[in-house]
Parts: sequence; C-alpha cells; structure tokens
Amino acid sequence: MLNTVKGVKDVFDSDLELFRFIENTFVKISQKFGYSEIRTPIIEYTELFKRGIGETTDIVEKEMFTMADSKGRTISLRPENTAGVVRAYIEHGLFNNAGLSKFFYIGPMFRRERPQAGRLRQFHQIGCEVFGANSAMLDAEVIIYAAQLLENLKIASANFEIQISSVGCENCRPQYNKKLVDYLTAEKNKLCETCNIRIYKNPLRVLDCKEERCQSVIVAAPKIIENLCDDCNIFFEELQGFLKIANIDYQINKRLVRGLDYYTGTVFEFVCKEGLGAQNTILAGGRYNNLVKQLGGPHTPAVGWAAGIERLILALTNNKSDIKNIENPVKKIFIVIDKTIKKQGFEIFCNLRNNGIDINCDYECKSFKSQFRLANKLKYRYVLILGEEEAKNENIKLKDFDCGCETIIKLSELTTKLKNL
RNA sequence: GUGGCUGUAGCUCAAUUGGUUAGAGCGCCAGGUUGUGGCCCUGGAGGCCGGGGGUUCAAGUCCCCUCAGUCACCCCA
Repeated sequence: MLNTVKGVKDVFDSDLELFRFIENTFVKISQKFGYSEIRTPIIEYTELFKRGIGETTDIVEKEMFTMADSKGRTISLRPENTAGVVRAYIEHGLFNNAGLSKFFYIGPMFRRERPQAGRLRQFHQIGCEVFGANSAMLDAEVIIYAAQLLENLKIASANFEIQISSVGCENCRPQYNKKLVDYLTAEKNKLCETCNIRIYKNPLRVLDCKEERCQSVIVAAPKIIENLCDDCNIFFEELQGFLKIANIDYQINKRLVRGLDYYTGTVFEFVCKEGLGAQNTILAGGRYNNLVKQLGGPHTPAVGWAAGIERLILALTNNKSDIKNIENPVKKIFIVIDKTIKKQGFEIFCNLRNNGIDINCDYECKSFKSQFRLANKLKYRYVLILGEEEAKNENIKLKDFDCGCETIIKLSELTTKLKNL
C-alpha cells in the first residue's frame, strides 16, 4: 500500500478545522496590528539558507531537503521563512517604501528530522517579520502581538511562559564570545562530548545543554546578558519597561539561546508548561539587525517570530473545553428525493442552491429510510421531502428533526420559507 | 543520526503453552411490510495479522532484516 512520506501528515476533518481556526485568528490579529501578508516560494536557492540561517547550524548542515535543478544549482525546501522574506524584501526594493514593512506569513516548512511529538518533517508555521526600525518599542509590540494571538486562540496564559533575553550585538558579542570560549576551554574536561565540539562551533549552545554533567559548568559560566554593551543594556531595559506597561508577564532566561545565527539583541520564546512533551516551544523569535545587509540589502534592522501550527494545536487541545469556542457551521437543509422523480428533484435542488440555500442530498435516491438515516447522521436539522404526491401537487414537505413535525409548503414559496427558518 | 516501545478490519482492541475457516465493540451498508431519522432488533460487507526472509509437521504468536508509527536524545516552531 502507498502511504505518506515519513513525517508528513494529511490534514482533514477536525484537524483542518483547527488549522483554519488558527490561521483565521492569526489573519484577523495581524490586520489589527498593521501587518500585511507575504507569500514566498517554498523552494529557494540553497545558498540563501546557507548565508541567512548560518552554514554551521544543524538546520542547514543536516536538516534541509536539497536537490539539484537541471542547470546544476541546488535548491532547497525552505526550513524556515525568515530568509525567504528577507530575500523578497531586498529583491523588490521594499526598503524604498515609506515607514516600516510589516509582514505576516502562513505556510509549510520542511526539515528532515526524526519525527516525534510536536515535530514533523513538513510542519506549518505562522509568523511575522518587521523591517526598518531598531526600537525596543517595536520589539515589545511584536511580543504583545504574539501574546494576543495566543489569547485569541484560547491558550491560557497560565499554560505558557514568555522568556526573554538578549544575545548582544556586533559590539559586545565578540568580546563575550571570547570570554565564554576561554571559560569553557578551561572547564572542557567537565563537559560532555557534544559540548566539547560546541565550544569551537557554536559556544552559545553549550548554555542550552541538558546533560547533567554540563550543568555545574553552565551555571557558573559568564552570561551574555551580564556582558552586554551599554547600548544593548539600555535597549533591553527599555524593552522590559514597555512589556510592563502592556502587562505582559515575562521571565528573563539568562540561558536563552536561539539556534539560528542571525539573531542580534532581543530574543524570546513562548514555552508551553505541559502537554507538549520535549518540543515545548510554541513560538519563538527575536531581532536580526544584520541579516538584510548580510544578504545583500542596505543595513536594515528587523525583528520577527514564528510559531508552529501543529504545536499550537497541541497546546490548545490540551484544555479541551476551550475548543468548543470554534464555531461549526450549522448544517440545515437535506432533501429526500423519490427515485421515480429524480429530474424534478434535481431541478428543485439546483434552484434552491442558486437562491442561496445551503442544501445537500444523497445523490442516489435510495430508500426513504436510508436517506433519512443519512440526513440524521450528517446532523441536518431540516429535511425536505419530495415524493410523488408532493410533486403532483406542486408542493414539498418540510420536516424538522428537532420536533419531528412536518409542514407542507408550496413550491412557489419554498425559497422564502426556507430563508426564514 | 542514536536509543526505548509499538505495528491484527475504517477506529479501539482480543486471539490460551506456536495448532483447524483470526474475533469483539464502535463505525459502515441493508432489512425490520406498502413513503420517514435518532433508540432497539436482524443480517451483511470489510483483514496478504505492516513488508521480506528464517526456524518448525505447523507462525498473528519464536528469530533476523526492513518499513512505518510513537516517545526520548539531538535540534527546533
């Protein structure tokens, strides 16, 4: 039997309802916050991700789906969307537009990882990117925007924690990096194997290690947040002030590290407290002031975040009572047609639909019993009955399943009667 | 990429120490008189027991490989 590719999923029925609920909610809030949608291609030249995300990151090093096109250039399925949006921003000269560029996006991303709870090879993200301002006020707004999204998705704030930090800028990060590497090198025999490699490859990530033996070293390690330059310190203080004004509860996580190279300054994560297993970050992002320039555009400060739709679904199906808030369209009219008068039946069916009535039937004109059973199973409330008698008398019977009562309606009055139900 | 657990009808699961035509519940389809749902009865369809190889007189059951799912590591949304 043919089945789906490993780590990907078909989405339908109630899962799809949840997808739509999240996407629709996100679009609504995005408009409120002044964001406009951008849709970039799912494939990009591999080089974009190498230069954007960082050549030594795990994502680029071993998780991308990459293939050669017929002319020998390599293209990859996007593993995230920031690089693509930045590329579009530069390619279309959007930096010439007045004011900020505020984008939101929705779409599939691809990463070749071993699937597990909250982690798929094709997963879906919603996210945003804002270009053109280096401002703590903006960073605060971006976090408020995310918090409001979760609130509207009915994910209780008690269920997640907002962690913030700063990873410094081009002025303070190199100095800190050196300090950290010196410290880690001195303590290297206390560290686990992978961390010993990390010291040289990506020292910041050591701080994120969960190995027992590394913990004592990590606790005493110099923290970037305590080694920021004046500008970064002021910026981070300012951000916290704005968050307080907006009544956003947050925690400073001194060990917060993002896995993508492009982050500078503010970073944050929304971490779910329970129910998501090991993959408990539902939303994450930060500032990346150098990426636009690095990819060939003018120096343009920027900030953004992304959230995994599948993880949001896990988070919101945790407290099941809240899912009821998703409105289901009420199914109303089902028409039962006698098989001897299919033609009249089909004509009435089409007319009603053309007149804006939501109507369904079984298309096979099976036994009345069977048609009624189907209408009931599909949760219709009203059933129109078109039998030989009704057809002869130019009328039709309407049955209300709720009360079981039936009324006869003249065909000429049918549409208006149904509209008033 | 590494490790643990799992893999029997559409779904949730049974199947004694290896032993005949692999079962149940739910779901699906049909019928329970002549044109009527929900409850209830009756009947029916539907399984290469994930795939391949091996041990055995005999394998859903034991062994190996493989694929998939799942959880964790790792990484990240």
